[in-house]
Amino acid sequence: MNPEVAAEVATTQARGRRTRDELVAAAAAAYGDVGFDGASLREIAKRAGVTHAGLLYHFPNREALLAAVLERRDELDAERLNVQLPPALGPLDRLIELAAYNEGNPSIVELFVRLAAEATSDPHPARAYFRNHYRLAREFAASGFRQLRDEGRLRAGVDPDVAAVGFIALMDGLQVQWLTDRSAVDLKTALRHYVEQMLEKP
Amino acid sequence: MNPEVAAEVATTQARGRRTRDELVAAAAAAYGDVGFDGASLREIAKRAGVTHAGLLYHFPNREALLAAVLERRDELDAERLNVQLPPALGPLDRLIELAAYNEGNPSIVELFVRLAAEATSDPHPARAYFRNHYRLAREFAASGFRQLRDEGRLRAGVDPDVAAVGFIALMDGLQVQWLTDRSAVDLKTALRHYVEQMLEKP
DNA sequence: CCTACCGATCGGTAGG
DNA sequence: CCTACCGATCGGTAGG
Repeated sequence: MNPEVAAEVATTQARGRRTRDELVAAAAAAYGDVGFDGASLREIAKRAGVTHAGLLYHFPNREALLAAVLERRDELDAERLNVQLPPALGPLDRLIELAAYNEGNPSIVELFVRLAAEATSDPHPARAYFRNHYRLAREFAASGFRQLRDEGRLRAGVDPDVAAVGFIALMDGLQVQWLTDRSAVDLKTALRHYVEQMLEKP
Repeated sequence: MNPEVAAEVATTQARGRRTRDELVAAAAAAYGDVGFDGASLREIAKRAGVTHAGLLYHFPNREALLAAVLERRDELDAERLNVQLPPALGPLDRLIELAAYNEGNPSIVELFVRLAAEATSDPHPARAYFRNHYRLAREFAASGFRQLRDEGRLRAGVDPDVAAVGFIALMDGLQVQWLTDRSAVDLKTALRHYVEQMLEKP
């Protein structure tokens, strides 16, 4: 292959990757607006500037696109949780900061709330993803409560694992109420209030 | 109208009411399985033993059926919360008992989780219902925390309104995790743990 | 990547 | 309540 042809292949592949990324972003936005069940390939493709057959050139079927969206979301979450926050912050503070960040991005919150609800049905393609996601989230929160216990700050009678299940559930449930009525709920206040009540006074 | 004709009309109306009730129950079950967006009139009608055009004889359109389902759910909830429990129980204990009861009826939990998530999108026909539902639920829980405060049992620094938002959010979030992985969550334990941490030791 | 198509299914209506 | 139909939309495929 001569250099000119090689360069042409490279730019063609780069354009392909860009289209693929745009399709993933468009799908995430569409799932957030109307859910996975409600978002058609035609609607997603139109948002990315291609036909729905063009979408299926990049992803073999509907489920493969969903898998790519969830993968991308995990990448972004990991970046936000581990990289973009001060290293001194504990797990619980990191989760609270993530919730506060999401308050500025309702479409991300909608994406997660809608997909999690749809995935509770048995044969849903995202069910395994969410089971694993919740397991990891609970473990992350539990590590935060264990850390507090080891520092002698946890209130007597508080079980780190039960408190962790509650913390993750609280995040989810607050998001639903917040989406339904933005003025009725303040995510950060409610999450901090929860953590404070799990602590020994001072 | 002679007596025989009157009796005939009465039984015809009774059969109509029975079919209507069966359609509402079938719709509730279908929404629980696949959500409002996923449940077709043909599927709901088949579960009730009529055609989808027969369904539309009883309900003018798709939204009217949804409204009837939500109305019926409120009736059943009110009955369970106010009638079927010991009169001495406070609001929070009543809500915990309701959650425990629902553990035996996953389809009811799915109905609520799926519809609440779908209704977060702006023009959804159930959006107003859920905004009002959450408002009432928060007020009911807040009355429970205020009651505890008046008895001198609430922990210093606990805000009854913030605690109430958290309690309702916790119920919802626990249900999502529980539906996703039944073995990972115990609703009653988590809810009791939450209320206990809002109390002064003894 | 597109045009053009497939069978299937949707909510709703006409007419009885 | 049903039969029979309507226009619209769906996910996916053929062929280029």
